[in-house]
Amino acid sequence: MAAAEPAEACDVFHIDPARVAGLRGALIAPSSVDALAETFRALGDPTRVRVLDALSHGELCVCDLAQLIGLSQSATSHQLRLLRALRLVRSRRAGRMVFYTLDDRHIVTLFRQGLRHVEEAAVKPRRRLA
Amino acid sequence: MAAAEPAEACDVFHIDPARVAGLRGALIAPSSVDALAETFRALGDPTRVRVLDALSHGELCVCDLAQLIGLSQSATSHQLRLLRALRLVRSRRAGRMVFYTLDDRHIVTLFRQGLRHVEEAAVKPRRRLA
DNA sequence: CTGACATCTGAGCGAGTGCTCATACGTTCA
DNA sequence: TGAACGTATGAGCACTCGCTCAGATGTCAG
Repeated sequence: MAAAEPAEACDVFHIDPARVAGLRGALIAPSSVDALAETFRALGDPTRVRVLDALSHGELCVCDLAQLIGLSQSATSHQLRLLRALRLVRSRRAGRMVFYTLDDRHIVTLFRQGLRHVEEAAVKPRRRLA
Repeated sequence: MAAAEPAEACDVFHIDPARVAGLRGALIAPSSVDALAETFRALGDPTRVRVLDALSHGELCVCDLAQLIGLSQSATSHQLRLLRALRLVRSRRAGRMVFYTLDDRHIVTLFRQGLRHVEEAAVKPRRRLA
C-alpha cells in the first residue's frame, strides 16, 4: 500500500495522516466513479441536454425531435444511440417511426438540481480562466 | 419563425402541431442549456469526480489531494483551475499551501442523485453500443 | 538575497467527441 | 415487387480534452 510512488507531489501528507486514512475509505468506489462520470458526461453536451429536456415532456419520434431542437436527423439518431446505450432513453417502434422516451426519471431530478446550481452561480460574477 | 429550414428531416411534424408549439415554449432556455451542459461536463470526468468527492469530505491542499487521488500535482492544479472557474470549488491560501473546498453543496446532492441512477442502472443489463 | 518548497501556467501531444455525408436497413403502400 | 419514407450506421474530419513536461510565480527559512 505504502509503495514508492512517483513522488511528483510533496513527500508526505500535510494534514493529519489519520484523517487521510479515513478519507481513503470514505471515497466513492472506482467503479462507481467511472459510472458516475459516464452518466454526467452524457449530460455534459448542449445537444444532449436539449434532447433529454425535450423528451422530459413526453414521447417524441426522431424526426420531430430533430426539428424541435434544430439538429439533423443523422446527428439526432447518433445521439439517441448513445443515450440509449447509457439507458437514459428508451425506444419504441411504431410503423416506420421510432418513438423515444426518458428511461429514468432521475434525469429530470438531476436537471432541476443542476439548474438550481446554474441559477445560483449566475448571480455571482463568473471568474475567468486565464 | 416558420421559415424554410434545411428540411433534412421529414417535412412536417408527425405529432399534434399544437403540442409541438407547447413544447417549444416549455423547453429550457438556450443560455440555461449551455450553462447546464457546462456544469455537467465538469462532472463528466472520472478525475474531477474524484477531486470533488474528496473535497466533499472537507478542505484539502493541492498536494494532499493529488496524492489522495493518485494524480500528478500539475494535473491536479489544472483541474482545480477549471473547477474554480466554474465556481465548483474555492481556494484559500495558507502560507505556501493552498487549500480547496467545495463552493456549492448542490454538487454533493448531484453526486448522490447520480449515484442513485448509476446503482439502479447497474441492476439492469447494460446495452452495447454496436 | 538565496535556496527550498508548494503551487500555477503555457505548450504540445495522443485520444476522444460531435458533426456531416453517403448509404444501409426496416416498414408501408401501390 | 418496387418506390417512398423514417431511421440507423460507418467513415472521415475539425475540434476539444486531459495529461505531461518545463519553467514561472509566490512564500518562507537562513
